[in-house]
Amino acid sequence: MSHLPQISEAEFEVMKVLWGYAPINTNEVTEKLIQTTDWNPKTIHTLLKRLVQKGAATYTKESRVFIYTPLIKEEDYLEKENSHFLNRFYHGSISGMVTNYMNSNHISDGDLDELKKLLFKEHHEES
Amino acid sequence: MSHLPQISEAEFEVMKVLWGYAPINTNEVTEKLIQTTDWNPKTIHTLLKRLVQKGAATYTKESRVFIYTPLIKEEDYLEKENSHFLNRFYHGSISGMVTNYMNSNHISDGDLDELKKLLFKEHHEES
DNA sequence: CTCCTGTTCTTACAATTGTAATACATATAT
DNA sequence: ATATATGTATTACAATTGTAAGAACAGGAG
Repeated sequence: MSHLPQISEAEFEVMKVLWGYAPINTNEVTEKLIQTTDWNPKTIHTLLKRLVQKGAATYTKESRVFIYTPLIKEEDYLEKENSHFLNRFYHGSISGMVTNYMNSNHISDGDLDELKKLLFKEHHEES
Repeated sequence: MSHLPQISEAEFEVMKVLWGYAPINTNEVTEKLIQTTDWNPKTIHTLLKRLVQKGAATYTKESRVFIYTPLIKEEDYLEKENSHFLNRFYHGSISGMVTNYMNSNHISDGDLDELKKLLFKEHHEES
């Protein structure tokens, strides 16, 4: 928990597959990723290896095949990235971010409804 | 507008100073930044130069001194970073991000109020 | 006119990242 | 036993980034 490893953008795509499907072997990871990226399988292998080096994932050997499992939790990592993003761009303020988003982007009705539901729920829980 | 340059994390700190105080000369930029960072002035000079190379800023010469001005708009850049962040971590969904934030982080009362105000305003404008 | 000092310009260098290619090892088929 | 195929390990290499040091140049002091 204390210090999550630094995961690059490409590596994070690999982590998403691990989070979604672990335990999962090299070939399965590769299959998943070539559907959504244009990466060479060799590239994916490199990324897997780097994730293991960084302590973000581990594997067990099933005879000659490696089976991967993530070592860090998706929600922990997302929390870290959230904080980092908000600190960098909005002094850590989520409302600052949403304000900016609503001003500059066209927020969809779906998102708007979703947000309202969230806030109402929170409101009721708090009162 | 079409393709904003890629700005690194350190470079972005420099851009914030330019956005806040331009036109501003090298020494003034340096002064601002050494208050908030532990960067060597030489480092700041390098960052300024890289920002000019990337087309994110420009300068005029006032005799021997350079006076910098940003070439890209802060809101454009923030919009780009917002999209990038939301796409990477939340399939582009702002409500997904806020949901996650509210679940994993302790959202402050201030932020909560702020968000509610935002949504009510939007709601009224839309109806 | 010359030297000093402050500015800018050039160069440096390691870590990380994207993106693989090539080499090596081993299980399986023959 | 050996060749083949298929996995893994090693190596590569340029771009970007963080982080400066050192060289060069120009304006003001004397």
